[in-house]
Amino acid sequence: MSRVSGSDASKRESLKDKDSVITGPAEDYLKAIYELELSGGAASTNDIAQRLSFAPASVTGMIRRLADHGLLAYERYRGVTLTTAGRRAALRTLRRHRIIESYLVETLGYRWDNVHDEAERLEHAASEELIDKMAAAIGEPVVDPHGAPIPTREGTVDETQYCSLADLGPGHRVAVVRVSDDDPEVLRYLATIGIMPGVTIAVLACEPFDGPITLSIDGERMSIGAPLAAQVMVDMIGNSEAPSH
Amino acid sequence: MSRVSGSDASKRESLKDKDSVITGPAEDYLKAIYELELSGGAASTNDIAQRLSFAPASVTGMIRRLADHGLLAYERYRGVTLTTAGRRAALRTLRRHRIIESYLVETLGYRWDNVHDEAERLEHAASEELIDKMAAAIGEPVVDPHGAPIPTREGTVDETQYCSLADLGPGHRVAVVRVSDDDPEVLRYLATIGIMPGVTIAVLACEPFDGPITLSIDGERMSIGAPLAAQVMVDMIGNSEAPSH
DNA sequence: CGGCTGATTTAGGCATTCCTAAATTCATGC
DNA sequence: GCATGAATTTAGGAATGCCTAAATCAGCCG
Repeated sequence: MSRVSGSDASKRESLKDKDSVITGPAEDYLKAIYELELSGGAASTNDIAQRLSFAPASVTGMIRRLADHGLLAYERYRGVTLTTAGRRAALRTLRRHRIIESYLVETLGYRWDNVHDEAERLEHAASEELIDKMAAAIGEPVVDPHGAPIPTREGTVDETQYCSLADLGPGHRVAVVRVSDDDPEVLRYLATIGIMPGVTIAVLACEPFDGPITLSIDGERMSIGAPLAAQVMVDMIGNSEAPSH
Repeated sequence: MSRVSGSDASKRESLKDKDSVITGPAEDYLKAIYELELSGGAASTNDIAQRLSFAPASVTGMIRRLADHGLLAYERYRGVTLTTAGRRAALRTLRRHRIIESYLVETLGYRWDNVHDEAERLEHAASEELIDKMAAAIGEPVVDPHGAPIPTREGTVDETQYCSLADLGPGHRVAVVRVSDDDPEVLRYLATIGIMPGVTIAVLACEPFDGPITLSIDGERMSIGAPLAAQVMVDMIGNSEAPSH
C-alpha cells in the first residue's frame, strides 16, 4: 500500500466539470466501492463486478478511468481505494439515494420495499437543490426507511458498524437498526413478521451450522433462517457491551 | 407523402422492451418532433437539430434508428412524421415532464422559472408509478405551471392552438393561456410584469415592423417587445370569435 | 522453486450518441 | 437544362460503457 497509481491522475487533464467526469454509471461504481470498503477494506475488481452484475473485465476499464480522474487509487491486481474526492462523490450519491427513498415513503405513499429501484434511477438525475428541498420537506431525516444513515450535505456520515442477528448467541436483547434495502421480497417478509428499524428483539435460540434462529418480537415467538438474519443489523441493549450506569 | 419508409420497421426485430428502444435521448427527439409537428406539419432534420442543439448529421442518424423501430415515418430528404407509437411515446414523456414541473411548484416550493431543467432530467428516470403518484398528490392537474396541457395517462391531450400576443391588433381583450417554459430569464421577467396563465390583458397599441406592444394588465400600462410577446399564448375574451351570449 | 488456480488485465467488439467534413440531393432561378 | 445554394445524408471518428475470449499475474502447494 506504499505507492498507488493516483499520480497518474495529475498527468492527465484534471477535468473538474461534474457532469463530464462523474456520469451515472460512475456514480454506481463509486457507491459500490464505498460500501465494499466499509465492510472489507480495499475493494477488489471481482467484488465490484459481482455487486454491480458486470463482467470483471468491464470493471477494470471503468476503475482505470475513475483512477485517471483522481476518484480512486488503483494499483493493478491490488484492488481499489477511494480518494477523498471519490469518497465525497460516493457519499453525495448515497445521500441522494437515501433522501429520495425517505421522501417517497414519507410523502408519496411508497412502501419501503419498492423505493430502492426508483431511487436508483432518480439519484442520477436529481439536482442538489431538489435533494435539499426534499430533505427539508420531510424534516432532515438522519436515516432512510431501512435504517441506513443519510450523509449530510457536507459529506459526513455515521459509519458505525453493527452486527447482524446471525452473529448473536441466545440471550441477547437487541434493537433493530437497519435492514438490507435491495430485495423487495425480503423487505415485504420482514414487514409481515414485524422486523423493522426500532423494533426490539430477544434472541431465544440459535441452531448450529447456520441453522434457524428463534426470536421473540413483541411477545411473538418465531424462527428465521440464518441468511435472512444476516440481513438484519442490530444494536445491543443493556448487554456487556453497553453497561447502563 | 404517399409511400413512407415505415415498412422498414417490420423487417427488423420489433423489440418492445421499453428501455432498449426508447432511451433518454430518443425521448428528447420524440418530444421535439411532436412539438414541431404541432406547429408546422412534418418536422425537418434541420428543425429538429436546431431545437435540440445538435448537428443535423447527428439527427439523421437518430431518426433513422427511430424509424427502424417504428416510432416515426421517415423518407430521405422529406422530414419526419410520428407514427401512432411514436406519438404515444412523445406524449408519455410530455406528461412526465409537465407533471414533474407541476409537482415541484406545488409541493416543493420551486418557482416556475427553474423547474424546466430539473424536469428535463427527471422525466427520463421517473417510473409511471411515480408520475401517477405525483399527479394524484397535486389533484390531477390538467395544465402545468406555464399553462401547457398535461397529456392523460391514456395518451390524449388538448391540442388547441392559441395565437400569441404578437399576433393581435389593438383593442383586443385576451386571457393568458400559456407561456414558453424554457427560458428562466423570460419567465422571471414575465412574473415581474404580471403575465402568467389566467391573467387578463388588454392590447392598447401595436407598433409596426415588430415594434413594441402596449398592454394594460390589471390596470397597469406597459410595453413589451414583439419577440417576448410571441412567447405569450392567449385566448380571446368576448371578441368576434367568442360572442358571449 | 516450478507449476497450478483463480483473479485480473488486455485485446478486440459492439451499440449508443454525439461530432466534423465531404458528398449528395432538392429546389429554384436564369 | 443546368448551375447555384441550401438542406440533407454519408463517411469517418471519438467517448462511454458494456461484452467475450485470451493473455497475464499473484499466491500458494508440494
